[in-house]
Amino acid sequence: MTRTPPPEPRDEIRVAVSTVIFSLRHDDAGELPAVVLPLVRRTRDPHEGQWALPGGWLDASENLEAAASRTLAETTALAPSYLEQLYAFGDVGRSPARVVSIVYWALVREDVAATPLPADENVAWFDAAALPPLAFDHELIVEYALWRLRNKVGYSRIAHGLLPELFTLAELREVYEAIGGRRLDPANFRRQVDGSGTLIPSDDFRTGSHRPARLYRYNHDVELADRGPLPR
Amino acid sequence: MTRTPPPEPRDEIRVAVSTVIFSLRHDDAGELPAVVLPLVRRTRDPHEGQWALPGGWLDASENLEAAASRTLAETTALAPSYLEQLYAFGDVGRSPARVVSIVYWALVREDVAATPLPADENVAWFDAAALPPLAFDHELIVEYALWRLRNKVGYSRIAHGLLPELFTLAELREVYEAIGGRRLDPANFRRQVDGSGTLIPSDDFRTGSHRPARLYRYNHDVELADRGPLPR
DNA sequence: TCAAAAGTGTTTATGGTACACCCATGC
DNA sequence: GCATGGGTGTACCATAAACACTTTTGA
Repeated sequence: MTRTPPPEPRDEIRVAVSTVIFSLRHDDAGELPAVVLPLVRRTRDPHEGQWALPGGWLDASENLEAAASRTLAETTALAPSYLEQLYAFGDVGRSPARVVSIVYWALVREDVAATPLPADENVAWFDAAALPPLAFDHELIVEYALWRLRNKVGYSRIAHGLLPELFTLAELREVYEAIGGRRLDPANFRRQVDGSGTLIPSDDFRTGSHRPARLYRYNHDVELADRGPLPR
Repeated sequence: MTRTPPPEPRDEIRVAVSTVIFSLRHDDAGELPAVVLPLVRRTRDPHEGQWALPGGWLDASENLEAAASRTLAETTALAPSYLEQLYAFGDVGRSPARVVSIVYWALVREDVAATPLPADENVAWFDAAALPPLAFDHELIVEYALWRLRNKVGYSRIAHGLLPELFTLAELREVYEAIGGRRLDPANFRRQVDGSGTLIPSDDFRTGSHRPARLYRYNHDVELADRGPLPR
């Protein structure tokens, strides 16, 4: 890209793509759902046996985002509802070989995440608040992705990426509460979201407990927040 | 980084590092300063003769940020007062060869930027609002970097990266005005910044015109906003 | 003494938060 | 009926914007 001659292939800088995938899991009724993410167990050195982020090598003929989707599908069989580049990690010492990892982060709806993972003991969901030791610098990466998730949910409307097509305001609020780690006032939450024009009320209601709650869908007309410089 | 075998070097994905460097330039007195950035003219194909962002190939033995600093110094002899990773660009078609560019963005103080560039007709400063056609996808990159600059100046305290050690509130305000593209109320600006605790008043004043203005310095105790997941 | 920039005070609008209250349904 | 979550109304508080005003210098 510049005026110096290109490096010979023997420089051996390799490019990998990994993804931090977030979803929610309701375990204890009455409690806030937990933020969970899938990890894969490494079956070879380095760090054999340790848990790591799903990912793989970048193929010379595919774009970065395509590589993230592909490796994510190969290792976890998941299709994300939101995918955004997180950061490029390339410190010299982060792996025995010189690897630059382009890391993405993604959201998966809870009902999608609930479908069983591949019959593979080497893929599993973990509570983001109780992760095992991770390979490479993946703990740092997950920590940063969590920071970004919490940050972005504050100023954008990505929370619906964790919900099905139709959802109640209480369910949407629960997503914000789970990510933010604190309860929100239902009254104020309602006003804020329907003042923002991001939700379209449907004519259906969720019944089953007490007063039925109106179901909403996300208004795709309002632009999702910044997903990077790429054309959308 | 994963369970598939590493690719052979003949895959030929190369990693470059480029930097979008911002500074300010006062041209017309009374007018807002312009946002300017240095470009280098390409001396070889592809895109020979076109202007491009300063950068170079990533060396196998250096970190990404170090490579950004190095290539930036080699091509422009500039030392930035702020440096942060912007985005990884890696689309297949963005260059004849497969190149993944880790792009950084940087701030340079105006007095530093005023020192003459290397005696090289192939490096020059341009007004960000009137750029020539750029090589590769560098126009997209600059556009995104400008968006990030404007965004970040709104919620962080990086503006001082464009100013010398001591500066008046009017000078600091001018930075915000130049980046934001609109005038700000001096009274409200004053209250906002000294309410934030980011400035330390000095005992010196800038004289020369009318009533002298107190000089301030930046308070390095208050943490700069997010520069990424790396330890600082 | 006047122009111009530094710096202060005050009013108003706005958005978030807390919380009291009513509504509709399952049990 | 009554408990519970859905949904509305309203007062309060902090912050931002607008702008009148005073202070201090150079010319």
